[in-house]
Amino acid sequence: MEYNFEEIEKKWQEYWRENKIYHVDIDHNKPKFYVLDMFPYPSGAGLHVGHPLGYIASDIYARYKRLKGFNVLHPMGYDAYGLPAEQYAIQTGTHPAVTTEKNINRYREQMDKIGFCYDWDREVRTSDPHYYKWTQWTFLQLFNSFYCNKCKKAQPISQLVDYLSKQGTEGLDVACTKPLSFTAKEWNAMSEREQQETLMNYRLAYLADTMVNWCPELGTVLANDEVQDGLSVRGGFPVIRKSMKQWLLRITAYAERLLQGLETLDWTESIKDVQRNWIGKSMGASVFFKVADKDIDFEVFTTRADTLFGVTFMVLAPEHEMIKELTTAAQRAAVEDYVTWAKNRSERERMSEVKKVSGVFTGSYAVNPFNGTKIPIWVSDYVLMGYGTGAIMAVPAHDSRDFAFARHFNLPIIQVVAKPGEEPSDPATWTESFDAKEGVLVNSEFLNGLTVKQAILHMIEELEKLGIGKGKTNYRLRDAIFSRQRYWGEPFPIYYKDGMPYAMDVNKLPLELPSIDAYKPTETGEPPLARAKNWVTEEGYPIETNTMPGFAGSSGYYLRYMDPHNDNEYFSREANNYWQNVDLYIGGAEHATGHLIYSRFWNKFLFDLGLACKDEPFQKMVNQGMIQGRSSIAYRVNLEKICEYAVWKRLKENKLGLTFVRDYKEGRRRFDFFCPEKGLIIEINRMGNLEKVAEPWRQYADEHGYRLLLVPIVDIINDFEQGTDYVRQRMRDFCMGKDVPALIQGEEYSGGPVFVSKNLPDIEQFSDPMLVDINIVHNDILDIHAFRDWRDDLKNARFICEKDKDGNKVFVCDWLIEKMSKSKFNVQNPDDLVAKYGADTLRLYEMFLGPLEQSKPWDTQGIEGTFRFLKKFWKLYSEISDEPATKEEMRSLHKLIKKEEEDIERISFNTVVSAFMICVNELTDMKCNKRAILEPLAIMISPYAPHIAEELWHQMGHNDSVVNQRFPEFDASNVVENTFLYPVSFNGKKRFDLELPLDMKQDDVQNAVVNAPEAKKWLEGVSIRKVIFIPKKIINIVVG
RNA sequence: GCGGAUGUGGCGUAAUUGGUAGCCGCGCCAGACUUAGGAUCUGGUUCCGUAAGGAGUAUGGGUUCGAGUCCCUUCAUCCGCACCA
Repeated sequence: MEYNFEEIEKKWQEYWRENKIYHVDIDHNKPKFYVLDMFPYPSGAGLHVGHPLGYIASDIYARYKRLKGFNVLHPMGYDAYGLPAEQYAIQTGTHPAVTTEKNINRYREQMDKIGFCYDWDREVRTSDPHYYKWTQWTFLQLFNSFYCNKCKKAQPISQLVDYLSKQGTEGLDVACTKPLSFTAKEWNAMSEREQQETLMNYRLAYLADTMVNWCPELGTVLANDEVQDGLSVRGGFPVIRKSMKQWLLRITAYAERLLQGLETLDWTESIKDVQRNWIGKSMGASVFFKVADKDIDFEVFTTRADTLFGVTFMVLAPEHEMIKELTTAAQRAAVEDYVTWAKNRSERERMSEVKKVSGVFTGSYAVNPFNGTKIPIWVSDYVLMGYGTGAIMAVPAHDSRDFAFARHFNLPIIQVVAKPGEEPSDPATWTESFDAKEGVLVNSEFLNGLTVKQAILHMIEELEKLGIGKGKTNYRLRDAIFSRQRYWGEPFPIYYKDGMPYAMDVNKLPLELPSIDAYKPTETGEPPLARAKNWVTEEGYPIETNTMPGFAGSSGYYLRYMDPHNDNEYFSREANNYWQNVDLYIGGAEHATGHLIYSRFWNKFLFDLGLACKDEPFQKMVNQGMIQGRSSIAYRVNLEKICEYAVWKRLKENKLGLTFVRDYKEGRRRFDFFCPEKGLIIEINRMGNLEKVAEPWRQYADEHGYRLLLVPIVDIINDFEQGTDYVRQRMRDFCMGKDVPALIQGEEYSGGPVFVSKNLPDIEQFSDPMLVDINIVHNDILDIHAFRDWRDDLKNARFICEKDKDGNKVFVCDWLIEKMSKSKFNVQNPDDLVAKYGADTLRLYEMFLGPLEQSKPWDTQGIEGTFRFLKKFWKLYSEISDEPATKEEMRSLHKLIKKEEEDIERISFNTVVSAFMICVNELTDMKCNKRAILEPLAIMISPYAPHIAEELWHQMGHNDSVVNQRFPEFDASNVVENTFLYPVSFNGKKRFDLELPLDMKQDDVQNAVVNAPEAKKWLEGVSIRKVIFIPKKIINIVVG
């Protein structure tokens, strides 16, 4: 019987669906295992072969764990809110829900064909009111919470209100936007509005004026991770900085926990590093400097308190609020000019001009608290308002940016750290700063002689003693902007009373997204929701018109999967206690600073509320690599270039007995080819052009006594294609002085574009690469007919072919590894491959390609190999025998059991596929058809190729699903051997193999080796110095 | 600039703790069967050499009986971050 994958796959996909084979429920008799794929956004383009890579890996893992006796939660759903559907809505008026639904159906169809074991009963969509009810609910909890730094967790805001009314801010240690100070009396005297405003300083979801990334083209603000190089990640539109009232999440309150939590996670170091970097913890000191002759001071943050004696100037960010106060009358105009200029620069300009030094002196001086030195205070945009205090103490000797600034404005430089064991030198001679993290302090009074580390600690002590500074930790992480001026997102359950936001009642949730007439901002620039009719509460208060960002819905989705249909709570305690958190999370590394940080934050908050039982959502994570495309390239001939080149090749080799010069210039004229000796001009061009110039050129030639030959490119091309010699003959005659007409009128070249095969010599000189659809290229050979049909302009394409080994004319394409994308015509669609080879082949091949985490190109040919393997595998099962298996057969099987177990556990799927191939090759060679081998083998391959496994399982007489079987037990006794084929090396170089019993003693081994006939040659004339014998590994004889 | 990762045949890769470098597959070569092959099967395939043999895991060095693997150097490619004080 043939391996009919089409029929088999359809049959079993239906069987699994009808029998709900992949449905899971809480089962306290089994250990749980939670395998999750990163939430996909269903884009209109559908899946290409890169997308299912991670899904196949997680599917294999889930199926394997199930065979191992785990109760496996393996759900899938959709991150259904997103910009593309909304952009499309703006352009076409189609409701984004319609577009999204369509895309989801397409995704689902594609996924179903691959045979995943998702429990689709648990599907969630972020745009479903039953789902976003809980997104809104969580937002309200955030709104009604603050973060207590002492107990290191979120607490209800009512607790804070209580505290403030009793003690004011006295002794308060909570996360806030800026430290406030008031008494209980003052608090109690505040109006409700004032109190609400004050609470915004503490809420975990709060409304504030902030500098945001405003994207005018998209009409919305973007989060930091949605902006790259000053452009929006989606769409690539310019982004500017703008101050707006926005909702924010106080993720910074969790900075330390987000950082510490990384230590407990089984993630790659590189992702952890990206997150550490993003959180950007730095420990240093805040120091207050007095301003000379004024009764004010200002605060700087530094990680290098030890270098305080090396401070020669101060720098404030252009946005710093004390600039006005500090600017002297004489400097006012200059400072104002500079600040205006700096503020108006776009993010992009700033980023591209990082190296340019600019700044202005305020006219004021700070005072060094230890030696009274007056230090000039400058303003420069190399200091950022958003980090630390927006002011720095500059130590040019030991900071490269300060150094550049000091050199540019001729400010003094004082060395305060010397390299260990070296004397200080004159900084005037330096070409760069010495950014010393290690060294010994000099020129620093009481710090002299201390190491950098000691000096930092000592200085902080001194600062604290004087009450002008203290040790401080700073984070780079910013609060997450949570408002989007968009339609397609979760509405905020917030209404406004007296312009102050209030939380809606929880039992009003979900607050459903209203329908509107158009999806763009209003004429007055308000968000699209402002178009909604009656967008007010029952009491008539206006409802918030912003919507939530993409990461709102995707931050807690893994929890909802545990109990997806619960309308009374986010998820039940029972479900959460059973499923806990994700054991294996598979997805791309590109979410490192977005989703993966937001959802950790979201989870920690829910943990604080007592909802989530685990502090971290994703225990182990694997980031799959990208599948790159392999683009095909046809070289398109530049007609004039190639014809000139072809002629030049003949001329320069002097084959016509004359010396020609290429591109010869005479006065204002330029000849393609010129022979000064005989005054011959050869010009090559299109017929039309030649006709135009023929007359004046003829005159010119006559005047100078030259002879002229005008060669139309059409003639040369005809020679190429038809293998004729017309042009060559004409040139020869011309050179030999025969009477050749300068121009023979003829047809203009009217053929289509000309392409030239890859391996023809020198094609880089006269052709330009053009990307070709990979579907019309097989094994780098272009299908010429399909190519001509591909596009209208190629209908008349001509080809200069090369010959293959059999002498057939073929057109060979070049190739290039790059991103898989529609525009590069290199997209492999999984549907096509499933149709051609079946899902099992696709699954195996995607895994076989290489390590999951590595990026690798998609080789369109390679899939044949796994297809052949499955056919070979299928053949093993043609007649099943109940005879007992032989020792060799058992060995082969158990080798595979061990390999598969070990390799799946370490996420090495490619090597397992390879092990399957080895085993099947061995069994085929042994002509094995034993049930005792083939039954366990079918179970073992089922995670990888579930359809063929299920079919063969049933063919062997079973009525239950292969999915519900147990993975075979490895029995080491099947693989023990009593002899070993030792590689015998002399001086570390392997010379021959020798089979020896495993229990042989070293002396006997040595004897056996020395007496082996092959050894003789290597022992002649030398003596044995040493024998290295490692049982079951190697024998190495050291001779000399 | 800082941080991370990766460099092995024509290509994707393998070599779990230092122990036979190149498993498995693609491609290629030869053969078989075929009216035919982008079908199937068999054999071969790191490079140089007829062979014996030699060289060989980006580069140069080191440790070791033995290094793709450990240490140092340099180079290349990719990714992330970037006036972060």
